[in-house]
Amino acid sequence: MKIKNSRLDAIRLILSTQEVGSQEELLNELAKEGFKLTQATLSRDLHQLRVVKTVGVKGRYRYVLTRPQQYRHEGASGEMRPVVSPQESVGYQSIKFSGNIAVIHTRPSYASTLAYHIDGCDFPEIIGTIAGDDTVLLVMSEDATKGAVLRALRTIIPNI
Amino acid sequence: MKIKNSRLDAIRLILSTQEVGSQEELLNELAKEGFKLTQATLSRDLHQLRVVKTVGVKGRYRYVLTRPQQYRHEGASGEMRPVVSPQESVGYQSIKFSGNIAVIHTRPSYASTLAYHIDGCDFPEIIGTIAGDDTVLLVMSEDATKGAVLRALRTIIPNI
DNA sequence: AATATTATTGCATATTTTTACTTTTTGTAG
DNA sequence: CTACAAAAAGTAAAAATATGCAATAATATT
Repeated sequence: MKIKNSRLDAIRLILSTQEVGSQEELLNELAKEGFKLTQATLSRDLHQLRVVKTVGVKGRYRYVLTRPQQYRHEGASGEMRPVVSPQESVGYQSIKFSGNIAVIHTRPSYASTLAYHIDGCDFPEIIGTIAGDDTVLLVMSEDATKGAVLRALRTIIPNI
Repeated sequence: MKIKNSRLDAIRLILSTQEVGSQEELLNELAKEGFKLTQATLSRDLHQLRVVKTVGVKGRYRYVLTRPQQYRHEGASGEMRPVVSPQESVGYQSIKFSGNIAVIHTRPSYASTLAYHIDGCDFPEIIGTIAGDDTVLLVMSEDATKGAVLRALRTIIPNI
């Protein structure tokens, strides 16, 4: 959906530039940009974007983006691809799962950089990582599936 | 006051060990611990703790702690100071469990010190640790519970 | 192209969360 | 101990948010 995607972008933009305390408010901002939708749809959008309502500086509630949203662009064949610098993914070599643990092999010395990126994304599917020189040990959430973890990692390592 | 503080602690403990999707649910958990309060009060507690409602792994809503709050008290000049000495809190920031693994996040560079302390205690609930820069990966004994591990760790990290 | 499948949305409503107001509890100073 | 002030908690109602269902639009399949 073209409309939905640009609307999600608009939401990201608004939330990262101004303080929004309720969905109603956000709805108004979106209206100014020409987006016409109901609160119900907005609720679903926010759910999908994993936006959270926190407590701002003056004790006011505020909606904020959580994980760093990856900007994407349209690939040659029309599909959407993450925009990731090659440096970030070159190190990756393989991933294997066992129970709630995944082991990622990288090129020598790339492990800690990769782990750093993974940690930074705060994926709910991943509770933490430890890096050696060419190995990242990754602990999955109890209820996460391999698929979910792979999907999360794909935002960092497109060709995983 | 006394009651409120221990209740806030209980909330922190519950939220860091189990998935809670609504205030109603959390209220039940608190009741199990002997805390009797209304949902309105809980809403205020959560606001004060800056707890946020996010979207968990399976798309379900979930309440989570944001930044682990530092315990503070009023200093001589009226400003607020952390109560625990850096040594005591050893950079601790958060702990998460998955299966027989716990992942402890610390401030940068604190992980190995913390792991060293944990290892030194020879807790029967913990068979070993590995530390990165800001992450300690902890392997639990087969028969240890999350609660038992937390209780053990509390001797090192009072405000865990 | 026609049909089946899936995704998106609005509407209405249920659920959840916040808040204004009041009462109770707690701490403090006389 | 009593009175006062401040903090905490309950009550009830408002506000905000989530969701089941049905309609519609987009996408895929034959």
